[in-house]
Amino acid sequence: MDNKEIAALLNDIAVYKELAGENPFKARALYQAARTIEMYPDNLYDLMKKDAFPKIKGVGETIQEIIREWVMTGMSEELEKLKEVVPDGLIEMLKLQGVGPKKVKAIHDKLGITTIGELEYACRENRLALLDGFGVKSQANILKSIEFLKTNKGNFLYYEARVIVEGIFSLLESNKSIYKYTLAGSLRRGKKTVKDADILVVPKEGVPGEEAAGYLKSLGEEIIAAGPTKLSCRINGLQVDFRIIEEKSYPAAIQYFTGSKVHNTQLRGIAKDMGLKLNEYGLYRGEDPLPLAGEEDVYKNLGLEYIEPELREGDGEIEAARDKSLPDILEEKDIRSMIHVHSKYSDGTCDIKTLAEACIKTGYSSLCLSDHSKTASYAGGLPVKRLLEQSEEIQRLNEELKPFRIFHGIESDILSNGDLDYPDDVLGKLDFVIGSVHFKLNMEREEATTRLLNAIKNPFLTILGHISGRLLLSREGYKYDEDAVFEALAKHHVVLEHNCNPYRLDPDWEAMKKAKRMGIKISLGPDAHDIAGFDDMKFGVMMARKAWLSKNDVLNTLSPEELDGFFKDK
DNA sequence: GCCGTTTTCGGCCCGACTGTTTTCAGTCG
Repeated sequence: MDNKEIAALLNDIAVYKELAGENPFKARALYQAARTIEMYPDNLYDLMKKDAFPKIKGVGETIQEIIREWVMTGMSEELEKLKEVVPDGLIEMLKLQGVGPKKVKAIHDKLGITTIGELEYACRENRLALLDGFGVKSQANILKSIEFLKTNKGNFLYYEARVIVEGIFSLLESNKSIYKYTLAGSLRRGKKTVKDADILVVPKEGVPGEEAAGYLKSLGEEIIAAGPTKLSCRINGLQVDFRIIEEKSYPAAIQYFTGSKVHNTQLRGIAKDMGLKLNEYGLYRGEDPLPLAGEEDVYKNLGLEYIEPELREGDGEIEAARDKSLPDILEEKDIRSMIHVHSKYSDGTCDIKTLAEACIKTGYSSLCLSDHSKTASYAGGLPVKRLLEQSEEIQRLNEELKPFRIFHGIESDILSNGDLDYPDDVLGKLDFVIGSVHFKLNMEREEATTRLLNAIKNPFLTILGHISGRLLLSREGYKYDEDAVFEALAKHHVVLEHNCNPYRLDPDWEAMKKAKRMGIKISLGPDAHDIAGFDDMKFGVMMARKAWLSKNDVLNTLSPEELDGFFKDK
């Protein structure tokens, strides 16, 4: 059990309390406590078991008691009681646009509705419109939102949303009423999936805001909300929130609309403590705005180091910025090796030389090639004979392409029992081994954990590949005991891969951040099957930045000589 | 539900927009 699970419990209780109509500040306190506990460095489950629960700001007697009960008995009476009053279906209803706890409660209390399905039916029968506080418009909006939720759950992959946004930018570029525009929100922070895109727009001098707003409105296939400074619409299915701002409030606005909400809340709290007020228009002492040349000045004026957008998740970055202890986070230019690439030998589309030359052209100094192993027959996995042929070709190329270096590895299937896919004498001939689970993805947590632990114990394993097997928004990964697996990685000096494919981005940045704390090295793996796949490295760098990783934490930043040493030491 | 040396009770971040209302509550970010 880990802190994440305790946090999830407190979050659940908070949601149920909101829906039960309790004092919203109680729910807020629980949310706050959940967040603090999630980022707490030590395992609070174990500490509670030992009756050594530490003093944590925001976690008082009542919440400690909830945790104690849950740790000792595996349940929470508080939550059970709430569940009796609040049906599960109501939680789902909160996902509907324009529907919050108060409205859900009204829908439930007055119409006896407990699921989204029933709500949809009630809307079609026009019963919602007759309810106090609701009307024809809210009924129509709720129906629309149910429809939307049913089709794509309202989520987009980071890169899908980026493609839509780039399309919008090319339109804004050529519009005469717009002076500048920029990306904010969760996309700027580099979240792996997003619900919307936030775009700031500054109209040209002398152009009234309404004119720019009118143009932006014409881009939407559906308008969700439209005012003089804010426009929400749907473009190619993605919700896009435009904010029309004046140039003078740009520094405060870009900070404000980049978020996250939690980050901004903390920031405004600091401003308040200093006798200042922070909003999207500026930083004020009384009525007087402090001069801000850029976003950096917002932080500077609050006594903080500049915080990169990827770090603004309310996960300790503000405390670190105050102590001047923020890490020097990874940049794309730090990457020197392309690790986890497939060639024509298995299911890639390029020959090895083409891949190597593309790496050289990009400025990389080495390529770590890893085709599929023999069990992955569907992907052209290599029998031993082919593997040895490949080895010869790589030796030839290494002579030819000096000082560039190709390392010969394999992406070995991790078999059901945790064994790797070749005997030791074959594995021993390779420079490195990535172990990945490709089949039997539906194991129970315990079995999956044992499988991973066995693989990690194998002295030939260098890197553990796409750890959970998940595909974002389409396939949930299998569950495993993260603490146990990470402890084993640290103990056996096995590198944890962050798979950079935008459909995977596996594991999450939160897990990588924890891995770093435990002394585990991270390898960014584009899992490329052609040269275009090299581009996915940028998603990995983005996630590494979110995880607070520095150059020293990432295998891909090593020179060929250093990598050679690293593989040999293993 | 939590917190505090200006507080042990009364606050808890802030503003825009919508829809249902005759002045504002609820939602959102």
